[in-house]
Amino acid sequence: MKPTIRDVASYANVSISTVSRVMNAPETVAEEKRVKVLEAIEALQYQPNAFARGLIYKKSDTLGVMIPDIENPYYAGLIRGMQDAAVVLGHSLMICNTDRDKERTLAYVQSFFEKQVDGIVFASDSLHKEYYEEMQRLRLPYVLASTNAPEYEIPSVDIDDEQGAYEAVKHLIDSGHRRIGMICFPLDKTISGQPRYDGFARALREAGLNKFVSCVAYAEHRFEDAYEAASQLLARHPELTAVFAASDEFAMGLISYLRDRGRSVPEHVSVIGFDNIRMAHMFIPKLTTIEQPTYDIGYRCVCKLHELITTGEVEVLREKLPHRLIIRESTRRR
Amino acid sequence: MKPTIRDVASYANVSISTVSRVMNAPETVAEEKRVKVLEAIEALQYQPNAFARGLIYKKSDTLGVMIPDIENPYYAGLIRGMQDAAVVLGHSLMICNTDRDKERTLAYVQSFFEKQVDGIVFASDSLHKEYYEEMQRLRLPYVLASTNAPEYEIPSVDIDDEQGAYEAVKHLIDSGHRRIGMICFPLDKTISGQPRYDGFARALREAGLNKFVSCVAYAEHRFEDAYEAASQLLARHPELTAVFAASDEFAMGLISYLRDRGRSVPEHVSVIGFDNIRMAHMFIPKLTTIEQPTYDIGYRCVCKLHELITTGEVEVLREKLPHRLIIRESTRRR
DNA sequence: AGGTTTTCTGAAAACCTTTTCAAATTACAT
DNA sequence: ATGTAATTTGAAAAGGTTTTCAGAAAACCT
Repeated sequence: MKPTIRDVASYANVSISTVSRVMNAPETVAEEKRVKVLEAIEALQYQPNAFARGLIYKKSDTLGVMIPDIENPYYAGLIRGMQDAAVVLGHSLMICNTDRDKERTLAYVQSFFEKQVDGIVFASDSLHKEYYEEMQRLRLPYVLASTNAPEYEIPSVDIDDEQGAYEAVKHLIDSGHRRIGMICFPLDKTISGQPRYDGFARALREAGLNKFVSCVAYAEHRFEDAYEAASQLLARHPELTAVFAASDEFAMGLISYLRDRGRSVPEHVSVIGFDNIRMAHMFIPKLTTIEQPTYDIGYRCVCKLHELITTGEVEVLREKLPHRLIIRESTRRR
Repeated sequence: MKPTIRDVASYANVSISTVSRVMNAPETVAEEKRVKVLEAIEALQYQPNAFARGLIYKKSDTLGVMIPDIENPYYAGLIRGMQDAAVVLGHSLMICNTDRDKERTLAYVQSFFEKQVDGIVFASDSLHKEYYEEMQRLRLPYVLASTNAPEYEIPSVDIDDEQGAYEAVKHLIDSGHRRIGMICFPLDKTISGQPRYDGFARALREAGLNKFVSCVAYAEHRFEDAYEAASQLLARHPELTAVFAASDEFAMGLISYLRDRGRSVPEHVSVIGFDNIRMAHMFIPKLTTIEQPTYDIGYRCVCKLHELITTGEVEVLREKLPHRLIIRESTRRR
């Protein structure tokens, strides 16, 4: 049986209060007893029971994390950043994979609540009304990572997607391209959908390329969807010399499609992605893309959640981190 | 303040014992009171406190998971499998990223222990002596995923790496290749190191290709290491027509190197990988590889840990799951 | 030495549940 | 109606810790 504070106390011939004090406020106990207790702890390999402490402190030092699709490499950096922040702030992370399924997400929230997590971070997925209402009901602190909620006052950290998309397309235009298409997320995706399309359209309009704002094909999240979308886009608009893919995975699907049709990148078509996932520089050709600071987003959003938990509020509600254009091999001057 | 069982009891005009019974053994309480209690629970949105229950049941229904490198896509499938198994068995997962750092790993073990996890799964990383001893000391149940411990009696689930590697190289030989090299993990990696090399060597010897068993370059885990290793291997052995890469990421590093040297795959050199990570079929060329059933490994190892926790032992100690050769585009007949 | 602070210590309450045990109530049999 | 068995209920203990409070011991001052 695991030793308890009682065992330590009797081993050291003191009361349990003294043992507790040695661990939580050592300066208040006399030198002599303190070393006896320390010895007893060492001898018995005592470790305090987290349930008992949780009962008193009413917190678990654990944070719940909702990941929409753990297989998507985009989340790797995010998780790593969260981990590191969690370590320095003394939290543990409980990660779960929602598959973007509402019921499943709600079930996890429920489970997190019962396990008394101190807070939750929702990554990437839109904050659906159901989620919002459930979180209100449970009164659990939470933040949004890599997404935000325009309609509610929820702390979030992400990038300026509209501006990022704008810069991506601007890069294409500055490189001499005029006939530009896009592979886009469904517009109801709060973050990756509408804003990235808006950035695309703004860059085109600014350059007087209005007729191309409708050169868009839609894909859900995965490589295969993008491959399919690419086939539709190129069938409708064979004249395109450049395409903005709303994610690196889309870019890879697109490039694979082009390759299968005997057209090469960047010789025939320039492709720019979004995210800069790790694979972006391993792919052939290496992907030109907009880098999201995923590590920092993860790191910051855990800090923010911590802030929310400890102080009850956050300094800045919607935090935007800087993105960056990375020029590699999948785009070229025309 | 969160409602407690007391609040429910007084709301329903019964004792707390009755409320508890309604939740844990409803058939023992009279219909009439039962509905009153249920109404009270609903009205107050009561949820039992996991700390208090943990104190009594001495378990948290939480499993700790050690992942060496969360950014490595290999682990994505593994985690997904674990998640799914955890859900059906009523567990939650606490995932952490060890960076293969011993101190960090030990610190996490410590933290898991304090949080009273019911068991731990170590993924992939070798079970170092320090880990083994610490786990003995803490007397926590644990299993190994995608690795095993030849020297200790620890439950594990993985594949037959030696045989997988053998089949990979056999495929190269059967396709007419004779001059075959390998990019290998350091041999002290219990699983990905020595056994995959042994499979490589066995296939070569069996085909009378003894002189090539030393055509090996070593890389740590990442793409960049493999790129570097490729340059060494090809510098020493420019005559190679095929290479067995001990992981898909190695294969990608190797192919990138070849591409940068103007040699293409599979036209000039055939490359076979190992793992079948998701990226393997997105890469250009699509990777021929040995598929590891990562999802199943994850799933099974959580089941196994559950078995170990509940019964105190496991049916089969070292479980091997089937692998499979997947032929795609990175290899061709010679 | 006597009184007053200060330092140190232990008993007990609190945190929230489950479960045992005994008491109270009901149902049943004669 | 009476005794017995079965059902239902609540009081209290247990689980392991932190913390308050009061008392004991030590230190200080005059």
